[in-house]
Amino acid sequence: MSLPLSPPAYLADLNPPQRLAVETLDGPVLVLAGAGTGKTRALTARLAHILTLRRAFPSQILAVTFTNKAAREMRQRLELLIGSAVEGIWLGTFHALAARILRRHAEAVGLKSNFTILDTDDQVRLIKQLLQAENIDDRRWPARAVLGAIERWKDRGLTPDKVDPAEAGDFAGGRLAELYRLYQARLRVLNAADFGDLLLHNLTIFLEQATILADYQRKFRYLLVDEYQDTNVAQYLWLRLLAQQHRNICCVGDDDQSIYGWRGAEVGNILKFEQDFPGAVVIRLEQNYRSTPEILAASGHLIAHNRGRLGKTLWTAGAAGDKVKLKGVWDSEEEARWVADEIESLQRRGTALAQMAVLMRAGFQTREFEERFINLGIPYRVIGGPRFYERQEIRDALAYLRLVHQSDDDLAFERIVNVPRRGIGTATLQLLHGLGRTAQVSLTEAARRLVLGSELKPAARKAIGSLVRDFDRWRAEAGRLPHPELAKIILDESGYTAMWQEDKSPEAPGRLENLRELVVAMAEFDTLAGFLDHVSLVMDNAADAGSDQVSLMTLHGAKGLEFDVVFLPGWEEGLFPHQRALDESGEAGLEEERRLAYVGLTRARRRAAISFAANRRMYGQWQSAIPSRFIRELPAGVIDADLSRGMYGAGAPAGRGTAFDVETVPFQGFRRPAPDSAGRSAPVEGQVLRKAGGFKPGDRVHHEKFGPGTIHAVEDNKLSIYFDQAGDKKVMDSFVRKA
DNA sequence: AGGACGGCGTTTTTT
DNA sequence: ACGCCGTCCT
Repeated sequence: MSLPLSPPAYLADLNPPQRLAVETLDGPVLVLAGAGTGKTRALTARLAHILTLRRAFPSQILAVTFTNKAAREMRQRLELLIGSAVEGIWLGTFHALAARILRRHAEAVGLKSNFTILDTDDQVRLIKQLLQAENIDDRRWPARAVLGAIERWKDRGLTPDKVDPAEAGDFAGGRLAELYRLYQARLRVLNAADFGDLLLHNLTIFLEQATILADYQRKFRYLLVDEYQDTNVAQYLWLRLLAQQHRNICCVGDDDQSIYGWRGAEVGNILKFEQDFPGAVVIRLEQNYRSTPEILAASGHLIAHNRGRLGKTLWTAGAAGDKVKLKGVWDSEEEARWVADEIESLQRRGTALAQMAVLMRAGFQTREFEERFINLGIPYRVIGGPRFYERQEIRDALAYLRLVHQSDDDLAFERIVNVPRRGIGTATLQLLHGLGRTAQVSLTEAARRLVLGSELKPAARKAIGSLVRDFDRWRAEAGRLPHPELAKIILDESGYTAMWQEDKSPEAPGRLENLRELVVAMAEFDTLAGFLDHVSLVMDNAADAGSDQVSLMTLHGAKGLEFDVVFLPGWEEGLFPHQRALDESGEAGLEEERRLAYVGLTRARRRAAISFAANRRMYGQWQSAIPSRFIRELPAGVIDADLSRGMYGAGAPAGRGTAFDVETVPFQGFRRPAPDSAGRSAPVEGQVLRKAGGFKPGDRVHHEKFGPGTIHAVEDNKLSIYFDQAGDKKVMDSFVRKA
């Protein structure tokens, strides 16, 4: 095939670095894509380029994302670029792709191909059972915490045999690692895998079965990874193994937007990309197409206070806009009132509600905004509620289907054995468990055997017997009937539908509606297995777009989104940065909080408004608060501060008093935050407040050798500067000039 | 089997 | 302050 004379459409309108990111096909490439720099565009163009040049068949391309939403978007945009041929690409989330591989080689890790993928609820229940069996007090050592530890190990690619038992400390009497081993053993018996296992089992297979690994290494000529800064160690190892043969791996990410360290993400992966993949080309996308210069300046200066960044300086060709608003208020109620008023005023001036968002640190903050919005009749939506498949009735229905599909799934069995009520109580269940354990069989099989014996009371025996027969019948029908049909039959014959029909509670009709929806959703899948995989791995909140509503969500939830107007409430010490982040992770925690602030600010296209309250209700009590240190890290020049109402005046509690003097530049006038609960003063303090030689934190400077950078701390005449290219250095003030 | 009561935790969340 | 979960009692 000959190339067209003019560049193909997908290359048109790309800026030079974007184009480089598209056309640098050979070898490892790291694309550092700042917020709003056209990352997805470059990424999809790159895929289109590979396909157009016929460098690989679609089936030889692996494109990995974190969320289903991102995967969907990439697929759609790729279809727009090249029309068809998107079919064979291995495009999906880490977990979906790993599951696909694992289904093919399940036996290599002792699973059957139809293994069940457990969700968090199942995991917790399983661990509770283990704790009980091991006589470990699950109030002192909550199942959630055990699960958390196990997940962190899995994030790091550690199977039970690789765990250092000492690492667990004296948690659960030093038996945490043992619990991990037991948990894994139990999963195998249940023919089940949790999310972490999908990756972890892949690693085991790759490392133990050289030929399988070699097949995939040969197969995947091009790898593409989105949001690389969010990868954990297991994902990193997975990618590295797969990329070894062709070495054409392109990772896209932004170290400044790494906000998932607490769930195992390793910023280190992106920071050390060049060491991990020698000869890597690093491309920076720095031209921002989203935000005003003011928003970029504010966010850029803020993030410059982090150390160990790869360094990027976003710029825009766009015209100046409004300054970033900064509003101090007396309490969180006034904050909600102010935000609501601003929203109404903006709406009157023509901004759609759907183009406005309130982004907060923690979920509980939404309440006051909701109350206010309801009062004023401002339509809003809260993003990040419970999901469809987390609802009780959906999980019950799925348990029936899971059990039909995979009879070893004891968790599903337990869930529905007495739902609807069949008179099967704890005593019967104990018998089942006992037999299951001694005979090493599943609960389904134990039930089958118990019905033949005489240990059961007649009533229980009848109930169990009929349930066993029902499942046998459903399993037989599974092969013959279309599965939506099968689902309907199961829900009817089991009495599950009837159970909700007879239920008088106000939720019952909605639940029945959800069940109908579930059956409809099934029709889109060829097989029951395909549907179950979809539910576990792919199904997510369908964003009900369309109506004009303000979005309320957490900062985490806002990543990847953009709005014309963004409100950022609650910028107070203790809330943001959150005290627990500081307590648990110290300086690293603070930096992740700062990145969160950066993510929040960079969501805004036209306007951003930061607010903080002097008083906030927390845990039912009014607590006084002081402005977040992040506020002082904003550059005064692009901030429009409205602190005039004196909320830190007369009404403020003695001792904290007037926390700043409105006559001075507010972010430098603040007193240092009070020591935290551990009695420590926040480390950034002192440094930031001191000034020397006319230099102050936040200043942009230029160094002969290191180039441009941003001062983050000043000590006498020694400056700590984050250089855009060279990273963090301490230099004497005489070696730099103001940029 | 279902309600009442007490105790605890209360940052962020995807798959 | 509040809500959720688990237990215990009727």
